[in-house]
Amino acid sequence: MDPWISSQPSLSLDLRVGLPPLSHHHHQAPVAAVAMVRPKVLVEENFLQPLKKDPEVAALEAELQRMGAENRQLSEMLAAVAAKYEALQSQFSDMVTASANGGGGGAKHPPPPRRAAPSRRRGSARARASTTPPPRPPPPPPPPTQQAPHIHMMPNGLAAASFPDQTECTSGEPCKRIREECKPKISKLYVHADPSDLSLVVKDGYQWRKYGQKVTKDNPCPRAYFRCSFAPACPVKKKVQRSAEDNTILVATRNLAEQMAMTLTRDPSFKAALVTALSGRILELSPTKD
DNA sequence: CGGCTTTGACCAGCGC
DNA sequence: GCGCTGGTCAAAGCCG
Repeated sequence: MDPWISSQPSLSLDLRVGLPPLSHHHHQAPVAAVAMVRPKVLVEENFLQPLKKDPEVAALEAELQRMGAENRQLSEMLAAVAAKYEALQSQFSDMVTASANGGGGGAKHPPPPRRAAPSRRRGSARARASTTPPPRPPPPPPPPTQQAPHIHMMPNGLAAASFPDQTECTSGEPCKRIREECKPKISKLYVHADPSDLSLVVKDGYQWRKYGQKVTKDNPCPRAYFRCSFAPACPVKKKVQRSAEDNTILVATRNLAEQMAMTLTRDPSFKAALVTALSGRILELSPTKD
């Protein structure tokens, strides 16, 4: 709930856009619900009523009220989605745990990574690419805490597994390269897909541009390479390949995506810019706009 | 016309 | 050093 809106004096004009009625006729409504929904400061509304309002002000107040109601509705929807998400995540974690403990109790997905060791990855700098500046290095990842993947459900029904340590960084192994390869935070996404659909497109909400496809040794299905097309300098990439065990499952390996998202959401200036852009867009789309 | 996909070529890391 | 392999480039073609 937007604290700014809730802190505003009551501007209730009894607009009920997309909301259930505020139960002025509360013959069946539970008392507690009525107490929660009914605005507290109706006196102020009466106080404002005798004033001759500027039509423009009235329109703005109406718009504000409408947006407040919409905000409330969206908040309720968000809460419901979040609750459902938590339940699904818990259920999925239980399934994964049971599958890992039981040693193949029939659960078919998500399949385990074929190899614990990472693919051979070389440095991003290419001799040929000397004309263009290299992408900014990723921010330092959090210290590795566990080897097991952290699997979580996505709101759109996808299953994701984060691998804080994609490589076997055993303690005491004096391998600088291995430590280098431990740096990128890679997450895996398992998507159920129609086997007849030959495209390797995973609708995960991001904007990708395919830049390559390759048949790899360990999988007869080709692997597609995507990079983020949201911004030209965005370093986020992903690989998508059908699972060798179950070709109805697409495995998307995403590099830096979560990190970038986290970095952005923690950036106050980004938040401010986002709020500005969104509020401007909302006003732009407002039906009461002249 | 701009953005995207396709696809063969190229490059570099790694194992032998 | 050589071959294999994964990752990337870039030209060509397609599409809205």
